[in-house]
Amino acid sequence: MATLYEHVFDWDSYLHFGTRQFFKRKEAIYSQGTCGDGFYFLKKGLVRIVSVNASGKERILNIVIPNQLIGVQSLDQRQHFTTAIAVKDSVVYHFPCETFKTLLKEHPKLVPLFSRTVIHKMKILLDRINLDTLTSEQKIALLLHNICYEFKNYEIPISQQDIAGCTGLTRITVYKVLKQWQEDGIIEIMNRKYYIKKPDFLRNLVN
Amino acid sequence: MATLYEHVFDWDSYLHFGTRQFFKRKEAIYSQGTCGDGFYFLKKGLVRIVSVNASGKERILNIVIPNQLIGVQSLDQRQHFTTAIAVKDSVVYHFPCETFKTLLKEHPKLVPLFSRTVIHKMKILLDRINLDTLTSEQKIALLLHNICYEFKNYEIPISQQDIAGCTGLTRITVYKVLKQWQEDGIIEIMNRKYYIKKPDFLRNLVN
DNA sequence: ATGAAAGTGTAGCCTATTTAACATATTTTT
DNA sequence: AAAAATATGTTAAATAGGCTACACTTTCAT
Repeated sequence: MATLYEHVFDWDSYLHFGTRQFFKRKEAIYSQGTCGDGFYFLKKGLVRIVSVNASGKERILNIVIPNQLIGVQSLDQRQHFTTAIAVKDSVVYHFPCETFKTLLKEHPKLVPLFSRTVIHKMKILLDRINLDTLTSEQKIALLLHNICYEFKNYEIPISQQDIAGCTGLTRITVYKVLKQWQEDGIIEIMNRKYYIKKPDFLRNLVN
Repeated sequence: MATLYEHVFDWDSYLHFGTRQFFKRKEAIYSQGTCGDGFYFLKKGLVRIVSVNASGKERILNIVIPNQLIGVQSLDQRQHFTTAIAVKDSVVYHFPCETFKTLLKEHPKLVPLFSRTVIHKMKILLDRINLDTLTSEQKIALLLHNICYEFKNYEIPISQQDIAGCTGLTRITVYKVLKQWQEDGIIEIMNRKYYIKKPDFLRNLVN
């Protein structure tokens, strides 16, 4: 789920230690199950983090906007347990394990920066867990609300299917809720784009 | 959820840098919303990590057994976003931020150890997220299976209500499934303790 | 430019869970 | 040892959300 990013993590001064890489839309930056080496910093673009569970169902875990780390889970060179796919053409900086270890030694300030970033990721995952105690209306409300906050406007840049993938609901349920909200004037649908008219309604739903 | 701990994290040689603390059963080690300083290492006992979402519902996130870190989320001295409660009388070692920073400088080997531990925590959270694409039977099966694996026997040390709290199901649903399994001879219920008779059945359910 | 692929609109049925309600059993507190 | 607080057993009713099915649009690839 796209979640509120309160803090910007200032990695800029360390970027030149990493390797710059370009990924085209729909290209995978890394894939679940493959072994990783280190992590990536998203400089530009948009990346979707998904995870496939044992029964083969896919869930969107997070939509990452620039200035965030991705793939931290394989810092220890184990298997990635998620897949990262570029939603737009993206620019990332790759930091292999060894590079990062050296960096840490020379720049102790990186330690708190890194741990803050990782902890933030944990918070995102936790938010996802709490999501499933909510009703479907609440799930969607929370999601849209967060997305707006994050992208800083009231235009929703993701599709019905994405909302389904993010919340774990079916597309049909998402459609039903959205349609109801449209009738109630809470959102406006114009050629398949959604605009939030009454953000307060969403906020109240979630509390 | 109680999740499989494949690796033991060897913190023993660093414990004497932390402060030993004792917690009685039902006592909180830290509470959601309060500000934390550093993290804890669970030496002895059993700790339950819970999280309360916006609508006030409580979820059990994890049952921590000894030799694990807890409360890592407030390494950066921000608010805890979970609560840790001792299920049995427990012994923990507390590492405040400053202590840990100093430690890191002097013992660079701690960096990979620490990040492995944290990444492992993320994996646990992710497993929890994937849990909710499953049917209720599968959820319970996975939970029981993991608990057995972890505690290394086929006696289930948690209550129906705990199972409900862990899976996000209602107690009634849990009761129904358990009753059905009892009739099918998959588990045995003896004065409110559950014993798994056919572990393979559970394993197959989850795949 | 055109066919294929992906996304959306909509209806109806169906069942797995939730909610509510209450009795009973067990554990904890004083 | 009694009272209070928790946990469990059980049923019945209400419903939310899932699955199926299909027509229609829009977007993408070549």
